[in-house]
Amino acid sequence: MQNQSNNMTIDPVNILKEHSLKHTKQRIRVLEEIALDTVAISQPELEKKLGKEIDRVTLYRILNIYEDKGILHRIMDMNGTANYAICSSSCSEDHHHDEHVHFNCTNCTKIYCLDVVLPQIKMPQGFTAATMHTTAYGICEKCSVMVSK
Amino acid sequence: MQNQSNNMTIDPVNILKEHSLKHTKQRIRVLEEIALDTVAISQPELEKKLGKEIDRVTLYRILNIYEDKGILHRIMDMNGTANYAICSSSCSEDHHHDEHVHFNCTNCTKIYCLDVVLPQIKMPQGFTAATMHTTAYGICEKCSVMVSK
DNA sequence: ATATAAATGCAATAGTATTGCATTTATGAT
DNA sequence: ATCATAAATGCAATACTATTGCATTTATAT
Ligand SMILES: [Mn+2]
Ligand SMILES: [Mn+2]
Ligand SMILES: [Zn+2]
Ligand SMILES: [Zn+2]
Repeated sequence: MQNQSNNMTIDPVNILKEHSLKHTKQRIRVLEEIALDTVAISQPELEKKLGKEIDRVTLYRILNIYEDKGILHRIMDMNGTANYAICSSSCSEDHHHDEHVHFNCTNCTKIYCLDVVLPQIKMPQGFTAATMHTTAYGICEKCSVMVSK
Repeated sequence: MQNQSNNMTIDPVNILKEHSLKHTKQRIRVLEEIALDTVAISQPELEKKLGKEIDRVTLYRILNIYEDKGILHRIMDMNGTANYAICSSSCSEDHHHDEHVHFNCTNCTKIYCLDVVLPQIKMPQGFTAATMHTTAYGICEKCSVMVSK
């Protein structure tokens, strides 16, 4: 198991407390939903699942505040849609530390957070990189099994 | 000069011929505009510059066909908006070969194509990567000069 | 229990991108 | 040079993603 496993001990209420956020049922539901799967989930998917319980705008606001606070990190896919995954515990309001590689399956479109850190890359003279984002595109574990059948 | 320099010998009509595309004034204008600068240009910027001469929809269609044909490559920025740059000469309809690193300035938002190739990264068991996209975020050459003044 | 600030829901609006169809244009054949 | 044809364009409509303003509801501290 090389890709990041889901944190089974995720406790939405506690996360909200730690970041001094009011714990509303909407905020708790979003965290519950995202914690369900090990792969990142897109805003459209979240809206499909939660749209009956939570207003679109509220969902956007919750996702934004979770990103700001370092609770979730956002991964853009090839189509420019936002995907979200739980941050590593070291992320804070000031700075994210999610410098792992992502894998975007071109078959099922799922985005995996891999336990692979990016090697240091030397920037040209004058360019100062603060963060790097790397996404690999290809066929994921599950899809390659399906194809081979 | 570490970042990729603009190809001064760019000839829109010839590029269209090479890809057996009809050479319309709209298609030529798009190539001319993108060839003007060494940094990638976003769809909104292109629309601002060409919106009077070219219909929005036509612009989208031209950008899509240029990407399909391997004439341009598309780089998504943090906000999910498309940016375009001329492809290396080895790109074709079947496959892009633009595996260089991009630099997205968080100050001026410009996206640079760097002459930096991505080191090979080992994927976890079961995951097969066909392509990799890497973007560094930070302060670019020009902006760091400005800040230091 | 109550006051207060914050979060939510709803309507409106903005930004990005695609589809359908009538009209125009580029290109090859005559 | 003219014409026929398929392709490209422009325009209207539509879809999808995201944000803003404001009235109402809710969480939390007192
Ligand atoms: Mn991740
Ligand atoms: Mn590039
Ligand atoms: Zn897959
Ligand atoms: Zn800059």
